[in-house]
Amino acid sequence: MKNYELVLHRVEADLAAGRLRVGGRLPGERALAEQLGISRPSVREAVRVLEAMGVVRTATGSGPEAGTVIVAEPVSPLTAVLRLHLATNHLPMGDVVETRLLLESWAAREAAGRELGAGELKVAEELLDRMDDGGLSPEEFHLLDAEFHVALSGLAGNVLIAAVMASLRSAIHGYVLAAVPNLPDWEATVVGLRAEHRAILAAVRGGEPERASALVGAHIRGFYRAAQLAGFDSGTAEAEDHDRADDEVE
Amino acid sequence: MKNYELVLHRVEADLAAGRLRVGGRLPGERALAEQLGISRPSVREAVRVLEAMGVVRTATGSGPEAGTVIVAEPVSPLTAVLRLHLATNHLPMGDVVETRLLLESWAAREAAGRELGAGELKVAEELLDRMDDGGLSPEEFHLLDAEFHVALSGLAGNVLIAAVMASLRSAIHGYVLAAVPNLPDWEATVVGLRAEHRAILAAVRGGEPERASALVGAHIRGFYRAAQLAGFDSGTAEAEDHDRADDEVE
DNA sequence: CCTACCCTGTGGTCCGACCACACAGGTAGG
DNA sequence: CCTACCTGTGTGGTCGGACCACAGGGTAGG
Repeated sequence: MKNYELVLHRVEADLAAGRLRVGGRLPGERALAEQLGISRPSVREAVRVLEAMGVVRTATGSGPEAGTVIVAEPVSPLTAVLRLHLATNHLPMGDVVETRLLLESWAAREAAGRELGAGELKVAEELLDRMDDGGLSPEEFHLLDAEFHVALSGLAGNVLIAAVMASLRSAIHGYVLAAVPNLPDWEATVVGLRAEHRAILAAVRGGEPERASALVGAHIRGFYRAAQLAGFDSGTAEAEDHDRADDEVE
Repeated sequence: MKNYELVLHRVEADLAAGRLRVGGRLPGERALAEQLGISRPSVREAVRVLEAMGVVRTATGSGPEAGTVIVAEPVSPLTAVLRLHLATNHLPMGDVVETRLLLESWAAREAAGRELGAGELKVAEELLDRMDDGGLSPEEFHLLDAEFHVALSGLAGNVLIAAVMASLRSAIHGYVLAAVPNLPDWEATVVGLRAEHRAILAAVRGGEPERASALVGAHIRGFYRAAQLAGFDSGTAEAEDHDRADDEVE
């Protein structure tokens, strides 16, 4: 058992037992080191891992905002994991797109079947309004696009799926942007995307689960096909010297 | 920009550019520190993060297995993230179960619609055979059960979804086990689960996507209902002083 | 009463050292 | 000649201590 794992287990146990709560603070690194009988560098390695996992946030100085604070931020670690494994080429882009398709079409169906509160759709609508601006660059447009899709997924009311969706979008942001030049006509694409977004939102608002789900599916498939991004008709960036069954379960 | 992030970006860039490949090795910590003009502790923090993300594996000694080698292991980091955020009570168990339901029923549908190779079903079948052993403890049985479900999800051919599934199962393993005493009759439950597993596998083998998907859905729902685990008819362990919309996007 | 300063505690970084480990190659023994 | 040992060397693992930058709060001075 490595020393820094002592800290991880300690923190997880304290969280599960309620001794640590979101918003609370971890003991100082020096104090933690002494409590566990290990050195400060070991504690720091553990804190780094917790930070990377989105469980704590560190800040220098003093006051309530400083120190090592417990947070609950699952999106950034998921994004980081996806990005890194995408970079290793052992995670085919096609699989990511397929996952996105599954999650989003489910979320749209679910959202359309729920009783949505007054302001819940407002965020998504405002995003669409902002996307009507003709002066947006592809990057700006796509950022709003991603936000809209994430917001839509959030309407299904499942924080895990919403977090995974947000991570997927962040992780593939760069790839999508790089594929924009593949589009035959950016302006025409934007016009189409706007209309599709409006239609999706209308189906969700109108309580048409199957229609919402189908529209989302077509919307996503259509874009990836137009951008010739990996996924549906061509191979992906995966290398040829290994197949996709190479990630062993621990 | 913190110093350890220099290492993270360096490694990600090297991976994306192909300068680092799975199976290769990172320079030694001392060498890396000198190359980037930072200290060894900073390098070590970065290596720890990469290790936690499943991108590298460290080992002492010498030889090809020692040192910091690049791997592609997305399951353990996803598991760790889920476990930790489950521990914070900001990730409702019900959402996890709902996600599992979505992914598994999709995977079963997809697997049943694919042309499966000769040995692909063999692993799952052997797991079922081993689960026929009457002397298994609840924990042993559930481990095999989880393996079966993960193997089944793997048949859909999407490494990301398979990894997420494996992570979900690992993360909730403890919770499921703790719920076993809630079952009215363990022996009867086991008999039922065995039959359901066989039926699911038969539907997959027989190429009946909708049937396979429906069976998986019923199988999962049934178990969680019987074990009275969070999810479908009762609230979860989430606290009352916050709703589920509290994870802000970064 | 208000303001400016300094004290204190936090994480961020670094250095240098030592340990445990595992392989490689030399070396002594058969 | 072959085998077994055994020491050398490079790896990560750990440690203690030191200094820095930062931010807040208490305090002395106006």
